Amino acid sequence: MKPRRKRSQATPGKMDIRGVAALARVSIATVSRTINHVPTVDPTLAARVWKAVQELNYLPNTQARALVSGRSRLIGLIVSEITNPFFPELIQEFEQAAVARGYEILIGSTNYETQTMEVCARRMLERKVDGVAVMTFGFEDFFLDRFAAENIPYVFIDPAPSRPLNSVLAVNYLTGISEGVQHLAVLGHRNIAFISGPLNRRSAISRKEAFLSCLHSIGLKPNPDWLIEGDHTLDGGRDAMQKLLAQPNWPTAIMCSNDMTAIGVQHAVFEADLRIPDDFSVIGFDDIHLTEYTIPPLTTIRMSCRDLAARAMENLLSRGKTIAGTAPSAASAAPPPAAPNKSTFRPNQPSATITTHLIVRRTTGLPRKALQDLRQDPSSQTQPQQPPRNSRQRGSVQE
Amino acid sequence: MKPRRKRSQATPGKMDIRGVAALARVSIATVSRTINHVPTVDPTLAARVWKAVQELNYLPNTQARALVSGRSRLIGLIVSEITNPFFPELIQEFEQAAVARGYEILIGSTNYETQTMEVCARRMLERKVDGVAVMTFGFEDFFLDRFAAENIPYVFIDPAPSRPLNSVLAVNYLTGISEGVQHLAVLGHRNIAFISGPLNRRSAISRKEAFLSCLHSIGLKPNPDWLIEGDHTLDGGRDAMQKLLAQPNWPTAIMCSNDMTAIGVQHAVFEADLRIPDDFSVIGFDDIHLTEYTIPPLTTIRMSCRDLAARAMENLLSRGKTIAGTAPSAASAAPPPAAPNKSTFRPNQPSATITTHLIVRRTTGLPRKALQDLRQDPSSQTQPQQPPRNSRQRGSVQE
DNA sequence: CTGAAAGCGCTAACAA
DNA sequence: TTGTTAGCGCTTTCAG
Repeated sequence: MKPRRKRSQATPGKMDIRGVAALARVSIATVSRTINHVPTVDPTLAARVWKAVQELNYLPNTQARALVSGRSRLIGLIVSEITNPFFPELIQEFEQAAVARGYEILIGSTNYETQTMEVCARRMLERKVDGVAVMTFGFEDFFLDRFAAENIPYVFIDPAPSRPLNSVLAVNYLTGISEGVQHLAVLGHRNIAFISGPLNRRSAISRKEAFLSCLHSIGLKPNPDWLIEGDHTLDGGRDAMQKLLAQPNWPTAIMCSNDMTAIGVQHAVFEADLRIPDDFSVIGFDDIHLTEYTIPPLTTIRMSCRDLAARAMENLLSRGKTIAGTAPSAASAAPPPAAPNKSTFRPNQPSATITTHLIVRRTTGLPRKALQDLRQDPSSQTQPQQPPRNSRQRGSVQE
Repeated sequence: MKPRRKRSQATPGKMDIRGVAALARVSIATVSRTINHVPTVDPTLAARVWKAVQELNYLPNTQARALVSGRSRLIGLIVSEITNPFFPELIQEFEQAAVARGYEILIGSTNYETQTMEVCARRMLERKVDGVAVMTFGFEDFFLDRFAAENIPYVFIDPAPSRPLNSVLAVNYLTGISEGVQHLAVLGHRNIAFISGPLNRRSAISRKEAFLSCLHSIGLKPNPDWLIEGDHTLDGGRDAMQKLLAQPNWPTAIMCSNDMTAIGVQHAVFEADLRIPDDFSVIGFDDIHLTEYTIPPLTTIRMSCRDLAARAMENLLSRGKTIAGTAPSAASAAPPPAAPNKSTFRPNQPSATITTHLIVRRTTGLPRKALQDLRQDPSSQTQPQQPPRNSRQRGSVQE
């Protein structure tokens, strides 16, 4: 039976390890060792190999490597909605961290749909990712189990770990939210609403609970009518605010479960011809870059996505098959670029905690009533225009 | 020499094609044919195979498939800055299109740096992507050539094709920009500024040139001081507007090379205590979702990223090795899910043209001067409040 | 229509 | 230290 094709027919443009070996007059094993930075290679031979690599413009075939080594050098990254600017910022960090270590990231968006989650999980499994970072809430435990079953390390965000500790990225919502609530309280707000994320899953509730507990701790009790469920989107924020505006009693401040919601709120307030922060103070969550640019710039709670990404990658890689495998630095065809950067992270890191902090910008201020009081108390003098409520004339109406 | 490990040691949880074959009492070849939907498989055997697949929860190993077939089912997607919301919207479309056809996408952001472009190109090459969509301007021709050399289909955006036609996605900027300029002209604007993208590369100039040519065609000549170079970011837009504001003469309208720039402009105007559209009309470009939510909502030029993504994928896949390869639908372990969806796109599609259109929202209006004229001409009657200019009282100044 | 077997390009035992 | 060689899991001839 004749072989399908003679091995390594010197096909131009499709250089493989054999071609390099031939040109360098060494065995393919030596080539492999060289490009993998195995230290026991004779420098003379190594030099010849690198020369051949450059000359032939050789790039190792990742598929083959993955097949034999069992490690794909692919990290899965599951987010809820890539369209929410928080995630691109996160993805950017992931990309950098991954590429720096010779990995690629595989992105999957769940769009909050169980069906899509399943597809994402399957994709990750099929591509044999070396680890998965689940950066969204409400990812069904069931799918997490599948990763566990395949022995794929995963990390996910959870305020109340129900899982192996080393796979949890704990986010300390409380700090930031409590700073936010106190900030509002100090300004004089007593009527604070909260627009949550999608509440259909267990963990999406945590920011809301953090809010409730902060409220309680400063002696305020929540008005159930002011606890609105949003969905972390612009539209959701706008709709939620419209619901609030439709009620007979209005809060004076609104905390939002994320920045997109807050931007939606700003829009709704603008459409209603009301003003921020005069009529309502609003606070977001995430501190996406855009918040510096909203009108007015949004007061929000910062959660460092750089930290999040770094911690997640660190955690994943430190638990991977790396220990038994090759050096973390890929061959890539970069000659001897300083020493391979191994072991820069700790062995079996437990859960990391990401903290959150309030960033005050310009959507928070004194509540209207306080402003009026300020004006009325000092002894009731004539109030020239009694302006505040609804009195503002907009320049030119353009509809 | 003893083999490293007996083949298929019935390792639980790590099911391979052999396991399926054993359970189904057929050869691995039959399993392969079945899951690849080769039509000549005996239905009885096929049924047994699918049953085994389900029972074992078998997922074909993508790496192995890729290695032997030479096709990775990976599509590269190169963008400039994932942090610009236009791209996530684009990526979302790509992800859907890719996954639907059994592909994954590999994302690379160049951040406009040549160095990073090189890394991106290398990553794509190493992972042996089946095609690359270059959705950013200024990607060096040099790297494009490498793809060509490796016989990897690529598409990129270019208004003036300097490359094989079938790899160009032509975007018709002129339509949208001309609609924008005319819209402004009709409103009475004669002094129109343009904030471009980064001009350091050939093709980034095209939107600007489109603008210039539109200006010319309605008999206006550009003021060089009002042609500012931005960089397609929020910060860049703000800075550019500040430069404009520092000049002795102000334009009455500003067109921006993308939406982020326009949002930066809105911010700068806000900071300067001026108003849009009263003091300046502004028009963006891209029509990202966010533009509906800016304050006020941004008039912009829509370029359908859904179209862009669809066209790019279509183009890439139709040119790929698919023709000689297997059916486009992956095995994935989906039994007989209706007929495999083959040949839904045309064979060797030439360049596609994406059109652009003006979306009028609320950042464009009459220029100040026109407003004043309106008021003064009709016969100078008492003007009760002379409201427009700066007259609007802002609720409370919050600095 | 089915099964046996030859590799895809590479890594990792093992032998030398 | 270096070379030889056996597969990684799969697709695809080719012979039955």
